[in-house]
Amino acid sequence: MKRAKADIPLKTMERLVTYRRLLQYLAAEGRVFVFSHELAKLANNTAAQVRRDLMIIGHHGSPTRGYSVRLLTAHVERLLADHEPSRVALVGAGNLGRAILAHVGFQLPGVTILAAFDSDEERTGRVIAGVRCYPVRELESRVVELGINLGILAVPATEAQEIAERLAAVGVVGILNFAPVPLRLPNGVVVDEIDIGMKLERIALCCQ
Amino acid sequence: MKRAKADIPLKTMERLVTYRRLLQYLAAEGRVFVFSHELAKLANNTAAQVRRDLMIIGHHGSPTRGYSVRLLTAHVERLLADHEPSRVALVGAGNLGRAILAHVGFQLPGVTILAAFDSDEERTGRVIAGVRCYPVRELESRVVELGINLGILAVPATEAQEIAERLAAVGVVGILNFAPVPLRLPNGVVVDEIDIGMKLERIALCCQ
DNA sequence: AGATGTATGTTAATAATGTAACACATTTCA
DNA sequence: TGAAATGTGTTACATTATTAACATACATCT
Repeated sequence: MKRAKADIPLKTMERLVTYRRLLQYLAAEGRVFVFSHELAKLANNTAAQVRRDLMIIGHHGSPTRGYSVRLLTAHVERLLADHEPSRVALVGAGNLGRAILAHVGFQLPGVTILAAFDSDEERTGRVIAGVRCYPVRELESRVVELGINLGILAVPATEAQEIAERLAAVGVVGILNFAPVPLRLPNGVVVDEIDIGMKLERIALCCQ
Repeated sequence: MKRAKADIPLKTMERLVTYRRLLQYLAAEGRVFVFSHELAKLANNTAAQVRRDLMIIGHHGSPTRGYSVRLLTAHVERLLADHEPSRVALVGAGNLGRAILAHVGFQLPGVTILAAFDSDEERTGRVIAGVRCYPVRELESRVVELGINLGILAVPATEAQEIAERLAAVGVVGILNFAPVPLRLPNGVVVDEIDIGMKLERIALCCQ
């Protein structure tokens, strides 16, 4: 009997997202098989962790050859792909916002970036990396119209809280925040911060 | 007797970095005291965890008022600041690189960004957000000259591996990688990836 | 064909985290 | 002044996550 998705712990699911990405790279390189310790190195964890995760999802590899990149990809994808793709808006089309669009592309597995917003009228109306940029005063109406449920904040720190509240008010349930300021939002909203400075400080700590 | 740094687990030290940052924000807002459950909310963990961490470092707060932002900041800073500031170079002065410089600023506690590098001669020679930009062919000599030990990679995916190897070859011990590709480096080098696409996918997963 | 080496699948042990509980200190309010 | 309310400091416990260990299976090589 196949293990239901509900039985898979969230941490494992999150690592599966990582594995999927890594497997894509490996496939692109033409790799056919991969060992648990190789995946572990790439994912910054341990071989035991990888094997345990794959055990949890009921995937089996071959001793001496490892895991088939193709089969494992298919298996992981099947587990991750059973929800509708999230619909994402980016707010703030400055250097960082444009870099994010260019870097990420507008099409990811499970995620589609549908709109960008900016307060600077010079940046609106055009299409950046495949994503149309609207004036920020249309935020609420466009979010509703396009069925956006996730937001990326690439605005100055001073505006982050306000924009976040406006997004949450029209039904956005998850926010990825690049502004170096903590957001205070109602409990229903999932917030993930990317604080580059803090990341650096933590690496500095490890390397001391 | 004061608890020695060696007794503090790494996980706690990492959270201290987060607390320090949050305390700075609170101080900037004019907050004088903070409760464990407030810090917990901002740090995305629990009040018990905060109290435990502060217990470990031997910090004491006041019942009914919580912790003095100023005193706690000083205490945390004393623990974190006992190593030389890390010396950082940014490679890739495109949209993302410039955004990082502008966002982070070049001065962080424990971290100083001393140089930027780019292959485009148009971007070199000038100063971006307080950081001088050198041509990438001078990478090795400048890294040695400036005593750089940490690198930020904001280059296209195709170049990331090569640049990372060049950095590692001249003694860089930690790399923060924004390129959406996993790096393979000798074991001595600490690598932290910021894969924006993957972050999005993970939020999408939580909100499903 | 048999021995050897290696990586898997799984279980056991360890570590980390979350939850609950409660005595005590401090402020507030009557 | 004294009682009520609240949050700390601490311990104990439950739960979860990570690491280590090891028997088993599969290829390879002689």
